[in-house]
This record gives sequence, C-alpha cells and structure tokens, in this order.
Amino acid sequence: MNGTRQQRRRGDTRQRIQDVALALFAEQGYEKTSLREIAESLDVTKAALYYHFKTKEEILVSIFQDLSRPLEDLIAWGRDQPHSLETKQEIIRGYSAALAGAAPLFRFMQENQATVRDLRIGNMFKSRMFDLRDILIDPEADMVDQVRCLTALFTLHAGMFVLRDLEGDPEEQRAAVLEVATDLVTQAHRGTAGA
Amino acid sequence: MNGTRQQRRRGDTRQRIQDVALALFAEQGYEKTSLREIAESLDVTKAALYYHFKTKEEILVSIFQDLSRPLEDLIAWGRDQPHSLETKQEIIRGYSAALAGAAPLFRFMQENQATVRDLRIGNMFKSRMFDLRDILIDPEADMVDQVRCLTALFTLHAGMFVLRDLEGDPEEQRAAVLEVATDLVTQAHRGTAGA
Amino acid sequence: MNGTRQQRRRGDTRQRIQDVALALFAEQGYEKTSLREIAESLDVTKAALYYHFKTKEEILVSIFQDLSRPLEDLIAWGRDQPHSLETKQEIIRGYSAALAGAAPLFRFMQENQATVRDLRIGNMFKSRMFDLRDILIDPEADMVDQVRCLTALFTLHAGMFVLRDLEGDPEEQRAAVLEVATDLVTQAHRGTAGA
Amino acid sequence: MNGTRQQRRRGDTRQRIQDVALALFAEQGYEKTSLREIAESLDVTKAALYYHFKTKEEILVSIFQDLSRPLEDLIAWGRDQPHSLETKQEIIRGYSAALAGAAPLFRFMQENQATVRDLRIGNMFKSRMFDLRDILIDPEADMVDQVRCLTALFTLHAGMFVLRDLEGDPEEQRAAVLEVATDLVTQAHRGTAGA
DNA sequence: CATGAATGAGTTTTCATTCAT
DNA sequence: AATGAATGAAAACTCATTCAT
Repeated sequence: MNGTRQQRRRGDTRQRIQDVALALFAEQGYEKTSLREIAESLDVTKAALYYHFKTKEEILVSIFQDLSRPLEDLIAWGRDQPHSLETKQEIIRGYSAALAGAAPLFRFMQENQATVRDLRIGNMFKSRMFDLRDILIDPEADMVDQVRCLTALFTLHAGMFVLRDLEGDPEEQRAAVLEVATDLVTQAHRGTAGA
Repeated sequence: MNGTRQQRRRGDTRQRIQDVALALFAEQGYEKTSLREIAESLDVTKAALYYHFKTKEEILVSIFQDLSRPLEDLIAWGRDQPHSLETKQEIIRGYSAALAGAAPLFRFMQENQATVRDLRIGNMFKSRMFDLRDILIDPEADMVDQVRCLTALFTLHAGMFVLRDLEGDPEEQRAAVLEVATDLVTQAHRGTAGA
Repeated sequence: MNGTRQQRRRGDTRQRIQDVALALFAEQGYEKTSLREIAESLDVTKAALYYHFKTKEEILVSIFQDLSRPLEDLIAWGRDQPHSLETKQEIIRGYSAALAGAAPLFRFMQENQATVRDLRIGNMFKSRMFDLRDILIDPEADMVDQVRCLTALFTLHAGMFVLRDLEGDPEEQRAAVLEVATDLVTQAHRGTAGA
Repeated sequence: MNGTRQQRRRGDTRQRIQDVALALFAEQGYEKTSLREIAESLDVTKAALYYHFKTKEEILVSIFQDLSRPLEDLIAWGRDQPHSLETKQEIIRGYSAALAGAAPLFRFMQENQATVRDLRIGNMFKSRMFDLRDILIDPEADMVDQVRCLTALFTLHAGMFVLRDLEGDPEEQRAAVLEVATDLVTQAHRGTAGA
C-alpha cells in the first residue's frame, strides 16, 4: 500500500482530468480532442471519466466554472461601483489579470467560438461579457465611444493569442496591451464626460 | 424536358456547393458541418461533392481563395506605397471593405481559429495578416504604438461578429468601428513620427 | 488537325488502356487499382474507358485473352503429340517461354489468386493449367511422379516472382530454373516408364 | 441469466474475431472481406472489432503472429544447426508441418500476395522465407542447386493450394509432396557436397 | 471518340456514451 | 473509484458504373 504505482494521491483524479482536458482543449480544440485521448493521457479508461463527469461538455463546464471565478468576482465588484473613470480602468486591469490567470481557458474560448456557442458555457461567457460591457459603457455615450470600450476588451483578448506569434519581451507586450486598452476606455470616458 | 426538378442550370453546381458550404460553415462551424448536410442542402449526393472537390478541406480552401482575392489585391497595393499615414488609413478602410465584402468567410475564420489553425487556410490567412501588419507597423515605433496598429486590425474583426449582438443601426456601427480603427493607426503614426 | 495535342495515333487507345492497366494491375493488384487511376495515367476520363470496355473485369479479360494466346497454341500443339519425354520437355520449354513473354500478366495471376478466383479469367486460367497437367502427367504414374510434374510447372512460376528478390544474373537464373523443371519431368517420366 | 443469446463466454471475443476473420480472409481475400461482414458473422457491431483491434490490418497481423510461431521456432532451431543434409531435411519436414498446422493462414498468404505485399505482414513473411533460404542454401552451391532448394520450399506451398483441386487421397498427396521436396534438397546437397 | 456530371452502395474508422462487474 | 466490453450513430472518402451531350 502507498505503493509506487498508486502515487496518485486519491481524490486527485477529478482535478487531473480537468487539467489535462483543458490543456488538450486549448491545444487542439474541443471537437478534435476525444475522451479517449484525455483518458490515455491520464492512463485511465474512458469509463473513469464518466465516473467523475456526466458528459464531455460537463468537463468543460466545470473547468469554466472553476477558472472564471475571479472574473465573476470582478464583475460583482464592478456592479456596485460608480461609473467613474477609475472604476473602468480598474475593470480593465482586473480583466487583464483574469485573462492572464486562466490563459489556456480564455485562449480556448477565443479559438473555439463556433463550438462554444452551442455549449452551455457559450451563454455563460456571453453574459459575463455583457456584464463587463454594461459596466464600461455609458449608454448615453455616442457609438464611437461605445466601440472604444468594446475594443478595449478585445484588445486584451487579442493580446493573448496574437502576440504569441510576435517577437519581443512578453512582459513588455502585456504592459503595452494594457496601456492601449486603458487608453481606449479613458478616451471614451473623456469623450462622454466632456460632452 | 427542361422539367421543374432539373432546374439546376448546369455548370452551376461547383458554385452552389461553395455557397452552401460557406453558409453552413459560418453558421455551425467546420467540424459540425458534415458533407452529408451540405449534399442534402443541395439535393445531390455526397459523391457529387467529391466530383467537384477532392476533400472537405478543398472546399474551404477554394472558398477562401475566391473570397480573399480583394484582400490580396489590397496587400499588393499596400506593399508598393510609402509608409505614410494616408497609406495606413487607406489600408484600414480597404480591410474594412474586404471584411464586409466577405463577412461570412471572415466570421468563420474568427470563430473557428482552433480548427483553421491546422488546415491549409490557417497559414494562408496568417501570412496575409503578417503582410498587413508589416504595412501598418513601423518597426521602430515603440511597443505601445505597434499594439495600437494590431488593435486597429482586430477592432475591425471584432466589429463584425460582436456588434451583431448589439442593438443599434448597423451602418452607424460600421462607421464607428472604422473611425476607432482609423484613430488608432493615426495615433500610432503620430506617436512615431513625432518622436 | 494532326495537332500536337492529338499526337496519339487514333485507334490506339484501346491498346494503351490495356498496357497501362496491366502495368498497374501487376504492380498494385487488381482491387487496389482503380479505374480513376488508369484513366489519369492515360490522361483521359473514366468514361472513356467505358467506351472501349464494358467493365473493369472486361479490361482484364481482354488482356488475358490477348497475352495467353501463345500458351493456348502450346497446349493445342501438345494435345496432338505423343506423351513422350521429348514432348514433355518441349512443353516445359514452351511454358517457360510463354511466362517470360507475358511476365507481368502471369506475375499478376500469381499474386492475385484470391481475386482472380472469382473473375472470369480464374476459370480460364485454371483450365489451361489442367490442360498442361494432362499433357505432362501420366495418369498411371505414381503420386510422387505426378507431383514432380506439377512441381515442374510451379518451379517456372515461382522462378518469375521469387527470383526477382535474389541477387545473381537473371539469365543464368532463368536457365537454372528451366533446368530444374526439365529435370523434374524427366525424373517423373523415367520413374513411370521404367516401372 | 446464462441465456441462450448471451452464450458468449466472455473474454472470448478477441479470439472469435481472429477465427472468423481468418476464415473469411482465406475464403474471399483480404480486400473483399469487409469488417461489416466479420462483425455480422459474429453478431457484434463493427465498433466492437475496433475495441479489440486498432485497424483491419492489426487483425491480420495478430493472426499472423499467433499462427506463425511454430515457423519461427523452426527457424530459430535451424539457425543453430550445422548445414548438414539432416538439418535441411528436417527443415523441410518442419516447414511442411508448419504449413499444415496453419493451412488457412498460409493459403491466404499464397493467394493474396499482391495485397500482403504492402501490409506489415508482407515484410514479416518475406524475412521468414529469407531465413529459411539461408538455412537451406549453400552459398557456394551452383545456381541450379540453389534453385532446387527454393523449389523445394515452393513445392510445399503449392502442394497446399493446388492439390485441393486434385482427386486422390489427401494424406497420400501430402506424403508425395514431402518426398519430392526432400528429394530436391537432397539432390542439391549431394551436388554441392560431391563437387 | 470521348467528356462532364452524377449516383448508390460501400468502405474503414472514430466518437461519446452505457452498463454490468 | 474504476474497468472491460460493447454500441449506435455518424464521419470522410472511394469505387465502378451510367448517361446525356
């Protein structure tokens, strides 16, 4: 007992499934990752996956729920703040941190939109984005400033997956992306506030 | 003769396959669209598809090649221009038009990145984007301004698929998106030129 | 007219189909050679093949009929000869020549027995072999001598396709094979005649 | 429980697949035997076959590996013996026994050479034959005696599938074939030893 | 003498899922 | 907490063949 083979501290399996699944989903996409592949990576049988999760989709949902917690907290916080410039800037910073903290998940969401769209997490994610939008955007702002805010959001997203292909220091890149995004919401806020 | 059922103006089939395939690919994603589905939509057999295209991927490639022609022309034009602000703004305008002119295709590219990545069009598209980047970005500009240019590009992309979910006049939206993107390259250019 | 493209002296096509088909059948096997492949090798369409031959099998049958003519002549000759040793030796020589004269065909027959068995040429070939056997074998000879005669036949066959993998001068090999085969019928004849 | 339908002694399926597959492969050929046919013969689904074997080819490979074991043992034995006449005769006897012990498999190999050639078992079998050749053939023997040895081998092969079409007592036939083959290696050995 | 367009029936293979043990 | 065995549905693709032109 406590043998070499059984190293795996028990109770661990669920977490290990999530980890491997996310890695594969992010690397290959959801549809191209089969449960067989996940099981083999873990050296368990497919049936074992079904002991821990009801369906393939459930695995993904559970990952999303676990990893998007910080984002949810951010939104909850933002909702109670005044629509001030500081709040908006803090939201941008927070979102950037949330993305960085669960990069594989968000990269997955980016790259598998068509698939994600008709999975349960599709709506979950969409509603988070709407929440962010409602915090950032002033409904009375003109269209251009509204677009600036949305653009700020997508700048952060794109920063994750596009800049990977670019030369240059990653830390410097992240900072630059954050600056551009912050700039955009600031311009948007000024435009509206000044009018 | 010339019956109702046989309406099918001959020679038409290849084009009809491309049309239906693109519509389905954009709507459901590449993997979730089966050749059976495409064939049934057209009221032909699967084998007929294989008469016109060697593989499923080939259908997609042919669509991409046909529809990305304007983008290619734009790049060819841009390569020979001076790296002036006017050129950059014209590139943004042109890219916006190219996207609008083949919206379903580019929406598809956006939403199926994980899939597209290991299809032939993955590299084709990537290299187009690199070309655009090289035209827009001044290699001596600082990181922030470089990010601004890339952001301009993605603003246009995101404009296509995100704004669909937004209320408001589509034409006004498109104009706003274009303005934000133009603004970004302008700022980037000023920053660099002024330094 | 008499243009560069149409070089192909007309009327030739049927023959060209047979040639290419035999080459491919021998190289890859009957089932693994598709009509598409044959057509493409000839730079014509599949439908063109159907102008010249009713079915895939028909192509093969026509090849067999054309190329097995010498064998048929040999058998016809042998049937009218006395069952002397000279006759038997001549049959062996003749069969060797027939095989050499249509090597790809007979190699094909060797290597595709399972397939050939339920094609029309299966029975055609089988009956030729029975004819040869009846000429070579004395029904009153003992089993061992009968086997010697059959072995002589198969020695020639095997000589074609096995020796290809062997080092050594091909001509010397062919001569050696012929000598062994001749030896076998001679022994068989002596055994029977001497008894 | 223990119902008539569920007879299937569990754990049995893999073996049953191999048995049925070999029977069908030998009877109809590899290409003309579909997995559907095998599955239906066993009253399981196609997918069940894939639970036990990764590909169609794997089924064949596994059969070959299981059934060619005695041949491998024979070769292993032969390699360590002196190149004496007794050794050679024993090899012939042993090969005859090996063929008889797995007649359907070797018949299959005979009749599907074109197919087998580009499957993994093609090379496996070829190398076994080369091993046998190296044991039987004296490299200093003249070509004719070398051919005699090879012919001995093919006599045994041909004995299996040709004699099926012949009248006469099968046991007597087998004995006769063995005698002819033994005779051939003996002649070959004498020729070389005497020189 | 040949092509362009298409079909129907089939192939091997893969997948998410189930369930008795 | 997991496995071994299996399934039903579907996928992409191939092939010999047909026929109007």
